[in-house]
Amino acid sequence: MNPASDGSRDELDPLERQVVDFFVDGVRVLGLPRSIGEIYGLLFISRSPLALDDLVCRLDISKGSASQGLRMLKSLGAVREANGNGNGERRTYFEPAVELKRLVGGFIREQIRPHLDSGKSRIRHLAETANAVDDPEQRKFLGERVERLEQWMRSSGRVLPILQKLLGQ
Amino acid sequence: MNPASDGSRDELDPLERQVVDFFVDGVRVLGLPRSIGEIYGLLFISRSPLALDDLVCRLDISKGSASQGLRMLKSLGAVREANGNGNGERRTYFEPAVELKRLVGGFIREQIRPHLDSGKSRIRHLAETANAVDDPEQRKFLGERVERLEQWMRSSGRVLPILQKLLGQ
DNA sequence: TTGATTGTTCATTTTGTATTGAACAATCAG
DNA sequence: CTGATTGTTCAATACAAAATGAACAATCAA
Repeated sequence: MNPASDGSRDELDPLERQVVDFFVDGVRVLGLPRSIGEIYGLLFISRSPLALDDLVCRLDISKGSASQGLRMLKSLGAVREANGNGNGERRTYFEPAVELKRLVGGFIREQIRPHLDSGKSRIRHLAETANAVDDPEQRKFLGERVERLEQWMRSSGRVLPILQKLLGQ
Repeated sequence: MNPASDGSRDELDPLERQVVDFFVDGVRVLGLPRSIGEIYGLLFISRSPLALDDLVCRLDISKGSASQGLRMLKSLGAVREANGNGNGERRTYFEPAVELKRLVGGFIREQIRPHLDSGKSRIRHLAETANAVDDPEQRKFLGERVERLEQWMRSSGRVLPILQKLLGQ
């Protein structure tokens, strides 16, 4: 059972701590909040699925953080509900998705694509503004820059699916 | 000349504003500070190189921000000193690097590689800890997870150079 | 229905990081 | 040398984003 008498604050053992810290660092690079790394990390190193309350106790985070963190991880496709334990249990348990392809795919879909798309529309607007400039020299220069941005966008758009494919194995 | 009477607060015109905002948004996705996007954006849309003081006035940011921002952009290979204007000028002017390949290369070198490397060494440490676990079942599970992390690292290491090459054009 | 359990929402608080700005080089002219 | 110009550093501050936690659903049992 839980070694803590009050049921909360069931601390991580050193190995779990290492793994959680590894993921905390990992998600920071991706610009995601620390709690996301903590939650995914603990799920990753746990042999059986965990429920929200487990995360709250083991990681010593609030229910709010755990709830929001799980929601984001679900939207990223990084965790899924475990279907195995249906013996009269009401709460839902989660397990991690461990295929890199899936993780990268979710990140691209949720975090990269939307920005790329909004970027493209901003550039379209920019192109119009640049075209309305009077001075021909200046207009030419701006046209070149806008064209450069469009190049960047095309390259990025081409590269993402390849990235995803390459990370599949 | 400068339309502002006191020499400071030389505001951006609407097109410059659009471009700067575009890059501010862009660098946020990359987890870089806003000022980096502002500085690079203004350089990107300026026909001639700008000095530190120009950035301070036009963007209305502090000298400290401009100095640190330029340093980071230099380390990323995203700006370079303009050599053209050596007519008795003491201050240094900067121009943007506009080749996507170079920008991505710098970002990978400065921001991604270091994390990948530290990640690899963390995993090595993790593997030792996992191997010291008594319970054979548990040790086997941990070994699988560690192996998974090593897979991820290998995939990432393989993909970065390809990414760089593909973005070259 | 009431009470117990599980999970969500969101206004407030906390925390981490970027920005500021004043003090400090460094370099040059006269 | 002094004074002017350009740029850097870093402790203090401001700000944005994350975490909290209490109030609020939602679901089920008895």
